[in-house]
Amino acid sequence: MEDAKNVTITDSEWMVMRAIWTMGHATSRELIDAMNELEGWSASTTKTLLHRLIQKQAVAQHGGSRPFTYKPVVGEKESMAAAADDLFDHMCAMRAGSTIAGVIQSRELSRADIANLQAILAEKAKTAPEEVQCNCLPGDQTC
Amino acid sequence: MEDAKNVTITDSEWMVMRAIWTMGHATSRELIDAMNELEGWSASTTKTLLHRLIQKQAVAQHGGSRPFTYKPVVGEKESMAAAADDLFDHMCAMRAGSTIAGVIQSRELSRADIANLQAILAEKAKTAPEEVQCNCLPGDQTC
DNA sequence: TTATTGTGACTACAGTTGTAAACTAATAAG
DNA sequence: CTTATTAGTTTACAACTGTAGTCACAATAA
Repeated sequence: MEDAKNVTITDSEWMVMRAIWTMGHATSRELIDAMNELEGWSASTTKTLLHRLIQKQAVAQHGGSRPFTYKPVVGEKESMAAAADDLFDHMCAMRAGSTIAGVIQSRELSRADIANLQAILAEKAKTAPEEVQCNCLPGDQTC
Repeated sequence: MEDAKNVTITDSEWMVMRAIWTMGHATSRELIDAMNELEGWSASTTKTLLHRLIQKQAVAQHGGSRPFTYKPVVGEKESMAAAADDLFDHMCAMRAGSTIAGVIQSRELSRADIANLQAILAEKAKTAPEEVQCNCLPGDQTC
């Protein structure tokens, strides 16, 4: 099967993806306008980004006739999860907890989000280890 | 005052920072060896990265004589928080909750970490809004 | 004091990213 | 049909990254 996953979406591309995800599907005109308003980008810039996203198979062109429609191929949730995992993979495992704490504190979360997180944590508490090891260097250290 | 903050640390540089943070301070030899073992990098690569980190003022050279000692200028916690914030800033605010949920599920957390997160959530629940708005496009949408 | 070596500084170079102009092909207007 | 307009494709180009070689100088051994 084709491997449409696993491609890195850059920061600017991410902006375009957000628009496409939110709109569900869009024409290049709609995207160009949105990106111009949001980021002040020229039409060319949005076109280029859209193109790169198509090459990366993060977005697909639909409708045979000329004003094509663009739709996301990769899901927003999955992409965000991948990006977040990628970030935490580069950090010391020992520090993940406090980093997550910081994120939670600085973000707006709905009641439902919070309830969900609480449920997950309650479950996770059952099997949580006393300590998490630092994995920054070969050999056990504590950073 | 000098602005030592606010510089972007790239992925490879991050690896070096992790080593320095964990060691507390290190000579280039120690770092070169660690990076060689961890990532298989040549000595030159580590030297270059170290240099770039010095230029970015993320690391400082200490001790006047030749085998210098390198120490972190930016803290690990702050850097991680900045990186995480940066990531979430590029995502739809509406999706932050589920992304955090994914991260929590996929990471190892200590009992203390979990207790801390629970405390933060309990506090946050008091003032949590019913809904978080999507901030991907101008004008309210729901993505 | 000179030869050797470890360490730091400078140079290199291809690939990626951000940003956009120019060109071409399709469609709509006259 | 010819022209003007729009949408899509190619090309551009500087800055940044990942990766590493080479050069110069300080420290040490002979």
